[in-house]
Amino acid sequence: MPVLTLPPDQPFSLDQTLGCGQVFRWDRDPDGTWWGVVGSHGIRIRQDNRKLTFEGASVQFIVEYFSLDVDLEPVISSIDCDPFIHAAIKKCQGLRLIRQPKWECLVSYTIATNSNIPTIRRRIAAVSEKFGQKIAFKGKTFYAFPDPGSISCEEQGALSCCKLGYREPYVFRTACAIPDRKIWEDSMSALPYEEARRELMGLPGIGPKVADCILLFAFQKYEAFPVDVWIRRIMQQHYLPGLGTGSPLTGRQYDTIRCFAREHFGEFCGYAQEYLYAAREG
DNA sequence: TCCCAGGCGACTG
DNA sequence: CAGTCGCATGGG
Repeated sequence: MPVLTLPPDQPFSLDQTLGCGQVFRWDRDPDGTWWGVVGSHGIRIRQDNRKLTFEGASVQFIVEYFSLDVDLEPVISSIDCDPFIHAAIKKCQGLRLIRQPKWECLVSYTIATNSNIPTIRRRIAAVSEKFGQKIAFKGKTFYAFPDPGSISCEEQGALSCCKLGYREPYVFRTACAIPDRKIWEDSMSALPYEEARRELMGLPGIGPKVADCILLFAFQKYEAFPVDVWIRRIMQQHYLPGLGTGSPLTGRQYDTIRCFAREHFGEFCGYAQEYLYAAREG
């Protein structure tokens, strides 16, 4: 069984990283072992202090997926610029942003709108079971997340069993708009943040918030700062009290928060966002 | 039963 | 343009 020993100067918490809500396809055993599916891999992994023990993927795959090649200390130092974020960082020590599969991340956050995390997890599992390839691993059954063609080649109604609600046509139309996953991923990866953002927002069901999630979680655009209802609440209470706590977030308010965060936390404000989100109350 | 959730697009003024 | 509202679904 492959073992990876983390250097003492590289903070990492498997529980924080997999449990903070950035990914939806991992489950934790009571004994601390995590089971998940990434791409075509079923993976089992656990952490004992500085030691990671895993099966189902290579060392290189694990290092890249969990961003263990990122020197986290300078990133944390750069965002650690006020008492509130400081407390969040302390509470969630070892949290790293995962490098998520891009197409799966796009669909996941498209069907996450106006939903809670248990519901999102159920929807993604349903899409995978319906359209994805079966993976047998250690006596368990997983399903790979389907490529766009596996969805667009079906009738649109095939998605209805996944209970995506009004998001169903968004997923189907986006799958049709991206005939080749790899070509799309490579061309998007080549774009800078603002351009990639405009590109994503041209797809159905992808607005500012979903685009920022995809850019942060799948394209490593650390200057992205997704603003959901939780982040909005935190930013209003602790950073922008003048914004007013009125109901739905307008586009202008979104940009105010996003630009403030970019200025205040700096080029890795996306990391700050994830610590704030993970440390949220409720 | 009600309000809420990792919001968006269509529709107004 | 900027603000308002309907939306499917499930959790608490």
